[in-house]
Amino acid sequence: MAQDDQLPDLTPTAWAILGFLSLKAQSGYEILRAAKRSMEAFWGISNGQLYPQLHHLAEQGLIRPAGEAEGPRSRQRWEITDLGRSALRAWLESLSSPVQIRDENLVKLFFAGGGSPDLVGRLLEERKKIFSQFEKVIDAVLPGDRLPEAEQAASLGAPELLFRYGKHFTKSTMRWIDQEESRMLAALRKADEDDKDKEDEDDEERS
Amino acid sequence: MAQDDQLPDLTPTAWAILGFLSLKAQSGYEILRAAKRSMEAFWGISNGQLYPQLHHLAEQGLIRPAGEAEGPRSRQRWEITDLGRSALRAWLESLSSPVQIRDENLVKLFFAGGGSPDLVGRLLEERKKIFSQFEKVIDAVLPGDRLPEAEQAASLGAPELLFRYGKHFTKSTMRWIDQEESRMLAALRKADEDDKDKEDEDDEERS
DNA sequence: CGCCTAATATGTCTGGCAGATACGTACGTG
DNA sequence: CACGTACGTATCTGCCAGACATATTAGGCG
Repeated sequence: MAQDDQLPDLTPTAWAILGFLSLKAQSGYEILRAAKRSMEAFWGISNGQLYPQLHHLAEQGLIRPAGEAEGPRSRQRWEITDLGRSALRAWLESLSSPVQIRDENLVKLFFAGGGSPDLVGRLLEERKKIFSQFEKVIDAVLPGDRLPEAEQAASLGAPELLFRYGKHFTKSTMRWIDQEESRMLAALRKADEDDKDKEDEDDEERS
Repeated sequence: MAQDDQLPDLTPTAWAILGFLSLKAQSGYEILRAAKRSMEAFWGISNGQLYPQLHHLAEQGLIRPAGEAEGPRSRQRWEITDLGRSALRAWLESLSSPVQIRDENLVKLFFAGGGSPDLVGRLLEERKKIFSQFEKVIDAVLPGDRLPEAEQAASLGAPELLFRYGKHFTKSTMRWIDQEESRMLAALRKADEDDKDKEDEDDEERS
């Protein structure tokens, strides 16, 4: 990618928030819901980050309040400024931070080597559950290709791309789990045969 | 997975540290290197976390100093206690936290929809670079299947499993990128044809 | 109509965590 | 012997998620 046109020093989360405001003026809560729906799987936004970052973006002049706390509840809508829009464009061209993964299940698999094959099997089962859950999150992204078309129009093209990546990713992981399970079964079968070779015959029926 | 046998409330990072000490008694620095070599891609351990967590684990009685700050430099070796070993076993059976991903490149792809197809193309190129880098990290895990055999013996089985997952994961992502690039090319070709249909003929050579 | 619950909406607080920085020791090489 | 590099422990700053704290309001129900 290209270089920083002295783009403001924001956190990726702040850029994402700015991105959502570039689609349409909206409140923090709406951003939260949109982020949860569309990109929770690859970049979570928590309210603990959202509200401080909104004020920070406003301080930088990248967004501004749209109307004074209108609406029924005390909700505050925000809109992106021209400055914000050009900063966002510059960010899109800048280098991305490396992908980070935190996968406790894999850590366990790493240390399960010394334990029983049973344990590894249970961990692979858990992994299957984790990723079928993950897939549900992905599927919720386009809950039938029919969002309220106002929002639909605003964010076309790329969301489908993310959706396809999510599907690709989960399917691929599921495939890997199956492979590892077969590999384990094969190893166990082989160990069994070796046992039989050694014992030659001993008992032929058990439980 | 099973339930918590009232296992101590530690962070996954602390459990990972305990895991490394279950393989062999070693110093913080050695853990750091081992973690970097073997599981950096899926669970990073930073020195900012390591040293406080070591002392925390010692307070809980899960590890203890092995000898008094021996060695040439002021390095302190640690060893796991019986309590630590049984806690570790319980952790391996406990539920894992969901997989977390932080992928700024994907966030950009999400918002690049409104921009030019060029931008999307550049982001996919960047993604390719990110994952070929990622693959290098993975390949460094087993730098030729010949580690100093003392360490080798201690952690057999599972590291290879992680290695295979890493390879599977990167290859799968690369494949997705290629698919998206072809998809884009196809869409552009189609748009070109549509243009030609509309203009029918206009100019046939341009810069 | 009044009660309750759930969704809306904005915020704060705590603690996990990475990366930078600091400090100091030992080793190899020119 | 000077310098750079690897070893080794530790702290500080800021990002971040998740829990918690408050209001407000819409809708269901008796």
